[in-house]
Amino acid sequence: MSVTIDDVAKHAGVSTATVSRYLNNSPLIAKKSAEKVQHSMDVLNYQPSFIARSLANHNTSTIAFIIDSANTETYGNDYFLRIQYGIEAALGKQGYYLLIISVANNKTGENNLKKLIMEGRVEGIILPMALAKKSILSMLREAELPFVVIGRSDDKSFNWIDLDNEMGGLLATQKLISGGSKRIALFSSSAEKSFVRERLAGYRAALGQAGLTFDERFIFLGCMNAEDGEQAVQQILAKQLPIDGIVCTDNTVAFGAVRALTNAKMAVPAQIPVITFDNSPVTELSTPKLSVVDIDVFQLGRQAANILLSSIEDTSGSVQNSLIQVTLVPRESTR
Amino acid sequence: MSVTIDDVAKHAGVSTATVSRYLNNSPLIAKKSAEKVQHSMDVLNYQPSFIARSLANHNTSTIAFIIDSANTETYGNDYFLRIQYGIEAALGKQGYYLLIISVANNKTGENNLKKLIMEGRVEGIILPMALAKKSILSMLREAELPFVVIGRSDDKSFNWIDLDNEMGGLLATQKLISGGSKRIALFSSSAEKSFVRERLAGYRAALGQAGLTFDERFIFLGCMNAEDGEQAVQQILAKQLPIDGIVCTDNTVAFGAVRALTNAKMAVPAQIPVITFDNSPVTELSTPKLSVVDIDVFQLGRQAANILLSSIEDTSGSVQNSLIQVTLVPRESTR
DNA sequence: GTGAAAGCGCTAACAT
DNA sequence: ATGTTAGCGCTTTCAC
Repeated sequence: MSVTIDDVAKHAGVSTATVSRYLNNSPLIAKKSAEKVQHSMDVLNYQPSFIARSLANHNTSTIAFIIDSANTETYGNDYFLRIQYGIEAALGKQGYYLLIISVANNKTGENNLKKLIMEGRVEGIILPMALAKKSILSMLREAELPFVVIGRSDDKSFNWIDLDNEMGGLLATQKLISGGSKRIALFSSSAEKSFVRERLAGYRAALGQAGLTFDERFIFLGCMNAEDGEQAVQQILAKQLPIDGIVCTDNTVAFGAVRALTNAKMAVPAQIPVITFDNSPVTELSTPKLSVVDIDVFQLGRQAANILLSSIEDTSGSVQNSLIQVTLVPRESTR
Repeated sequence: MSVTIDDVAKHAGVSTATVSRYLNNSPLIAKKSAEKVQHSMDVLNYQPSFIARSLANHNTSTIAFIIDSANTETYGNDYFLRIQYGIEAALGKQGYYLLIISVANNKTGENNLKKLIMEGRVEGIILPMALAKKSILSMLREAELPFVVIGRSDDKSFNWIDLDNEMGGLLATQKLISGGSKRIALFSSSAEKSFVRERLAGYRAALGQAGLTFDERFIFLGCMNAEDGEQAVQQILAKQLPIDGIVCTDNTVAFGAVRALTNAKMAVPAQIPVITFDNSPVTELSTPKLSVVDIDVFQLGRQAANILLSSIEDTSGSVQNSLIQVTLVPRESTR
């Protein structure tokens, strides 16, 4: 097949042990030998077998990022990719490899995951909260495989990390309040999604802090796209709700809302400021350009990887839970 | 450490060979033994070590997808993710794993790639054309590692696959021509990008087929975003170029163009139809909604993986080059 | 500082 | 049909 450590040893006139020592930067090796080995490696174009190394070492330098194949659309495609890039960036620096697996959130998927966990081919796992069920968690613990979950949880017994969505809701709402808004609507998708509930919680907190009362009628759920945003605005107009500001949790929804407001001759932001989440290209296409709470998903991935790596190194079993900061990016749709 | 094949063999009262045979679905094994082994595996919660298996087997069931870390933004983030999902979908079905590596397009990156190629941890590689340099290709050949390149090339000596961008340019332009357009502008980004050149070639071909003459003045390069699209329209108006149709190669550029036309009281599509590429959410946000040539990037990844898998199985060394079909999605911005 | 040899967990002749 | 045993390519004691 290909050139092995034996070939190198023979060529260099040393034993395989010496070659191995050189490979692993062992301090106790004569300069002469080191040079001979390096030379032979160059001549033979040798590269150690990753697999053989892993077997002898019990170390694969690989971690897996699990993707929920059903939920890839949850936040839009970009969300996962940006997480992944963040993970990759952090891993690459440390010489770790990234294995990607998309599993269905069902029995088959669980079996695939179980296999991965027990096969011993990865040193750690990053997985979405949707997949962090009891059965999976106990498997991971049994296998003593370090892991970090992407998503927020009340359970602080394992590593997790998430965007600070609640803070995001708070910042967005505060921005409108500080601009003078007092009756702020919220356009959002399903409350079944945890990030929606968290942003909603931040919204309520901001209202509370400002002494404003929460009004059920101002909450519009089920807004998934631009059309939904437009319709919500039309409902507001039809019912003559005295809205003077809108927080959206999705860019395209905000885009639709602004369009509908403009068509109805309601000036944005003069009469009704609008703010949304996630600094995507869409925000710049709207007229006026959308103010947003930016969420740093790349950083989310990067941090997740760093937490994982540190819990691979550090076997003390300490647990980390963290929330990635969000930042306000004011543009033209707010005052 | 964890439970091994020996433990299972002992528990079941058979030899490791028998367990191994059971694991590999060998036909020559007694039902009784099979049952005993399965039972012991269940009791002990055994899962074969992937690494040990790979070493004995010379097979890792893993392929790598290389990402050009500099060029992740080339087509926007989505592009790579959708390719990746396509790859994943095809691999998962065949029980292959996906390793993701982003390498810089420089000496360091090349070394990382070399290491990956020679380490023997993957059975094949999918890489972007930008990384398919002579040095890399010869490494891959030397290592006898199957690979497929994403991108079009004149060199047909290796597997490659791409979107049929030329056909896309042709379809887009033909659509406008069939709607009556005769002086069609092209808004595009840099001609250094191969997909731009290909779409341009399709554009020219369509003009030629229709007996229309190519006019240098109608070509606007360097359009990267909505603002650029607007400016290109403004130039057209300022120079009073007799344009009666626009082909864009980017969604946001098209969005800007339509907006500028509308502001200038030029009706889209009545006076100037506009068509663009890639069926992204942005196309639905424009007023009127953008007609597009849809490019099936998921399919691109899927096919790339299938080609790779077949060339892993089939060692005859036959080479495949293919172009993924594009489809016209007419909406409101064309007649 | 270096080499011989056992071992990592599995597969695959070969023998029975 | 099943067991014995020699690898797969590397690391790591242990002895020199």
